[in-house]
Amino acid sequence: MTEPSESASSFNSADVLAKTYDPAGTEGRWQKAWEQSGAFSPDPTHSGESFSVVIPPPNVTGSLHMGHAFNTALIDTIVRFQRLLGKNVLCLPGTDHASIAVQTILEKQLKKEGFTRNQIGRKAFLEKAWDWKAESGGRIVEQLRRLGLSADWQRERFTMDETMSKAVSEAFVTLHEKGLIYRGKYLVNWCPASGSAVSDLEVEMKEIDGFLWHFCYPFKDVSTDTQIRYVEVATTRPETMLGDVAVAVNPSDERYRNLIGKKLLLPFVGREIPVIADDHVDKDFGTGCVKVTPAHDPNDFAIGQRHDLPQITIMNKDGTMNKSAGAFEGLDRFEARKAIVNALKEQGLLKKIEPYRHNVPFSDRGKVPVEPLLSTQWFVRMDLMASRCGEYLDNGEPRFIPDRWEKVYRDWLNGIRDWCISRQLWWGHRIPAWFVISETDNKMTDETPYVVATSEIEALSKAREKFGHSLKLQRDEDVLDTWFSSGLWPFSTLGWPDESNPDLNRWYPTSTLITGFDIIFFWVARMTMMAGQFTGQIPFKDVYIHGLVRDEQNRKMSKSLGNGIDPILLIDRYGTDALRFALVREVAGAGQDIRLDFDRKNQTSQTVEAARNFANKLWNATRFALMNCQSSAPKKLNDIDFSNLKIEDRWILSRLSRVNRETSKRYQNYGLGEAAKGLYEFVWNDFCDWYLELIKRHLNKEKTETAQEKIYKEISQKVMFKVLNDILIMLHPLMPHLTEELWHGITGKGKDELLALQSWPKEVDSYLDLELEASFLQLFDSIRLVRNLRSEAGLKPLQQIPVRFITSNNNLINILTTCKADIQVLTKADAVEIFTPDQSMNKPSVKALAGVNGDLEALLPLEGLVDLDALIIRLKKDLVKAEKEITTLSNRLENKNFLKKAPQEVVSECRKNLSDAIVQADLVKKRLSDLN
RNA sequence: GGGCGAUUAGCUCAGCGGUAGAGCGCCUGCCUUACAAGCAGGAUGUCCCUGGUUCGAACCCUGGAUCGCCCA
Repeated sequence: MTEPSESASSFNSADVLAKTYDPAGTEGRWQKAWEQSGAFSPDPTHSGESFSVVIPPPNVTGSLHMGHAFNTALIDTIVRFQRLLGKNVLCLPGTDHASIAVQTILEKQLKKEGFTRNQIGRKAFLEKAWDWKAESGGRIVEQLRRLGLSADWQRERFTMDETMSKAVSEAFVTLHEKGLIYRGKYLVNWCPASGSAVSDLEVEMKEIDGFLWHFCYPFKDVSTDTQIRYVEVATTRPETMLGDVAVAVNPSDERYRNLIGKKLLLPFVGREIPVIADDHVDKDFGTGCVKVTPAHDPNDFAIGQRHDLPQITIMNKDGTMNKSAGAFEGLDRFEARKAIVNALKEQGLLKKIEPYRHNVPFSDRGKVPVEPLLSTQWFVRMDLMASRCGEYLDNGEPRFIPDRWEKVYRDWLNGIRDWCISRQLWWGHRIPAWFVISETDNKMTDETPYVVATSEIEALSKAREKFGHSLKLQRDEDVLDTWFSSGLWPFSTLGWPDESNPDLNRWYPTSTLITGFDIIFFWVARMTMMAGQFTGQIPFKDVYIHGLVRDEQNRKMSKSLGNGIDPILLIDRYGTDALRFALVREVAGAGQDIRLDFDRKNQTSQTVEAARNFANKLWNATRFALMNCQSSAPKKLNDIDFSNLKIEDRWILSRLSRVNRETSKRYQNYGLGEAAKGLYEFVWNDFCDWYLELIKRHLNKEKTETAQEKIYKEISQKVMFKVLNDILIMLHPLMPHLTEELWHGITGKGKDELLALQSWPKEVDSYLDLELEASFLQLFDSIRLVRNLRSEAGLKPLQQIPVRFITSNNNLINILTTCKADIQVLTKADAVEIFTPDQSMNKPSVKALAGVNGDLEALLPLEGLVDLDALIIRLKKDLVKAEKEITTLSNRLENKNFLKKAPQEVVSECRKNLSDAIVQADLVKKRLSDLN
C-alpha cells in the first residue's frame, strides 16, 4: 500500500480501524479537493462528445429547501454519470434574482424598521437588495456545494449579472422591434399587496365561502306599459357596482326581453346605465341579470368591448376606492363592500344575501385577492412563439420524461394568452424603454411616446431621430417579470447574445433539463419559446420532470406552511451521500412525488437513516477488504486470470457484469431510483452477504499453507477488489463523497487522481453466466433451508452438527457438491453429505430434523436434541402449503384451453412445479410418518 | 366543467398478463474477530370496488369510489 502521507484518503493504519463511516469529516475534504483540482471545469481541449446541463437557478430568497436538494441530487447523479462515460461535461450553476419574492422580503424588513421603500428611495433600496443577494446567494451556493453538486463554479451565473442583463435588454429590444412586445392598457391582475401587476400564472384560484348579494337597480323612467320598477342583479362583489356601466341579460331570456334598451339609474352614483343583451350571460346564474363592470372584471371587460361601453375604474392601486366611488372614496375595497351593502339595505334595494361558494383569484406572492384593474403595461405576444414550439414538439422536441408531461405542455401552448411582463417593482431588470416626456409637457401620461433601446445613449439617439434634439427622456420605472430573464437562462448563461462565444457553440443546445413539474409553464415553456425565437432551437434535448418532495403528511413542503425540512439538518445528521441516496432511491416511480418521513421532535428520518446505514455497510466492506490485504493489495484489477477463478468468483463476476449493464442503462434512461435500488441490492445482498462470506475461508491467513490455498487466497483478493472497485465507480454518481474516499482507500492514489474523473468500468461479456447464477440461487436456498431448520429447532448458533442433503436433481447435486466446504461454513455444519434418494435408502434411518424445499430434502440427524412438537407443526404447515399448490397447479393443467393456448414454456414450467410440489408433499408425508 | 396522477404488508413504495416483492417497523435468537448503523431466522396482504377481455388479471378494457394535483 502507498504510504499514508501520500494517500488522499483518511484510510491509514489508524483510521482504517474506524468502525463507522464519518461523513462530516470526509465530505468537506472532497468538496474542497474537487474544487481545487478544477475537476468539474470542462477541459477546452476535450474532443469528445459534449454533455451539458444548466441547473434551475434557485431564488435568492434565503436558503435551499428539500426540493432543491432533490433536484440537485438528480442533476448531479446524471452529470457525474455522464462524466464517467468520458463525455465533455458542463454543469452550469447559478441563482435567480426572484424579483417579487425578494422585494417582498425586503419590504417586510423595511416595514419592521418603520420605513417604506419610497421613503428610502430606489438607490438605497437596491443597495439593500444587493446586500441581501450577496448573503442569500452566497449561502445557497455554499449549500449547493455541500450537496456535492459537481458544477463548474467558474461559470456560476446570477440572473442580474452584467452579461445576463445585457441578454435581457437585447431580447427585449429585439422582441419590441419585431412587434412581439407591445405596450397597452388592458385589464391586468393587480396585486394590491405588492403594488404590482402580475401574470396570469402568478394567480391562484381559491374556492372561497362567500355570498351572492342580490340587489335592485331602479329604472330611470317607470313606463306605463310595465309594472316593473327595478331589475335585480346578483354579484359576489357588490363594491364594484360603483363602476357599473350596464346591466346585461341574455337575448333569449323571455323574462327580460322587453327590458332591453331601457335605462337604469345606478344607486349612489346616479349614472344612467342601459339594459343590454349579450349571448354570454348565463340565464341560470342569479337572477339572469348581470351587472357589467368592464374595468374590474375580465368577463365584463369583454362585454364592454362588444358593446362599446365606457370603462370606469373605481379603485386606486392600493385597493382603496378612488374619486369615481363618490361617497365611498378612500375606503379599502373590503370596507367599501360592507359600506355599500349597508347603504343598499338602507335604501331598501338589497333583496337577499345567499351563501355562495366561488372561485377567487389570489396573488401567489401577496396572498391577497388580486384585483382586475385597467392598467398600462408591457406585454409579450405569445401566439407565434407558442405555435412555433408546437411545431418543434411535433418533431419530438423536446422529449419529455415521463412523456405524459408533453400533453400538459402542449395544452398550455395551445391555450396561451399574452404575457404581462412589467412589474411595478424596483428589484429586477429595469425595462429598457425611455419616455420622451418633453412631448407631453414633461409629464408621464399614457400618451407619452417612448423609445426602446439597449442603453440610454442609444435611446437618446433614437429619440432625437424622431422628436428632434431638444427633448427630455425618462426611463420606465418598472422592472421585468423575473421569468423573462429565466426564459433566456440556457443560452444567456453560455454567452448569448454574443453568438461567437465558444461556450455557446460547444454546449448549446443543452443535453437535458431536470426540473419539477410545478414550473413547466413558468419556466420550461418560456425557455422553449424564447430559445425558439432567439436561437432557432429548443434549448434542451430532454426534459426530465420530477415530482415534488412532500412532508410526512403528504403536503407539499412550503415556506408558508412552515413544514419544510432543512436539508442541511439531515446532512449534518446523516451525511450528504445518505440524503442524496435516500432521495434518489425514492424516485423509482415515473415522476411521482416523494414523501420523506421526518420525525420533527427528534429530527430524524428513517428513510435517510437507512441510506446512511447503507453507506456504513459499504464502508465496512471496504474496511474488510483492506484488513485482508495488508501485504498484497492487488494493484492491477483487470489482470484477473480467468482460469484460476473459483466458482463463487465466477458467480459474483457474472452478477457484476449484469449489474453494470443494468445500472448504466438505468442512469442513461432516467431510471435513477432503479439504479440506486439495484446497486443497493448488489452491494448488500450479493457482495456482502454472500460473496464476502464465501471467500472468508480463503482469506483466513492460518490456512495459507498449500500452494493451492495461496492461489485461492490471491484470486479471492483480486476479485474482491475488482468488484469493490467497480461498485465504487457505479455508485459514485449517487454517493460521490463516500465512494471517492473509499476508492482512494483501496487504490492508495493521491489527490491528483480522482474517482470522479475515472471511466465507467468495462462490462465484460465473458463473465456473464446465467446458468451459474441460477445454480447459486439454488445453493442459497439450500443453505437457508438448513439455517431455518436450525433456527426452528432452537440450536445454539455455534453448535456444529452434520447436514445431509437428499435430492434427485442433478444440477442441485452438482452445485452442492462443488460448494460442500462453503455450505459447511455457512451452515455451521461439521460434515455435509449429499445423496440421491436411492443412496439415502441404504443409510440407516435416524431420527432427524427434516426440511423440504422443492425437490430438496435436508436432514439434520440430531438424536435427542429435537423439539419434536415444533418439528411436526412445521412439517404439517409445509404439507398444507404443498397440497394447496398441487390443487392449484393440477386444476390448471386439467384445463384444456390452458394446455392449448398458453405458451409452451408456461405449460412445462407449470408441469415441473406440479411434480416438485408432489415430490415435496411426499417427502413431508414420509418424514411425518417416520416421526410418529 | 375539462384533464392528469394515485389507491398493493403496520408505514413508505416497487412490480404492470403467467404461483404477490423491497426497505423500514414488528417477533425470535445471536456482541460469529468488516459492520449491533450489524448477523441469522420468522410473521404479515379480499393487490379500492364493479363488470368485461383472456386458458390465465394486481397488471389490459367499462363503469364507479376515495385521495391529490393542474387548467377553466
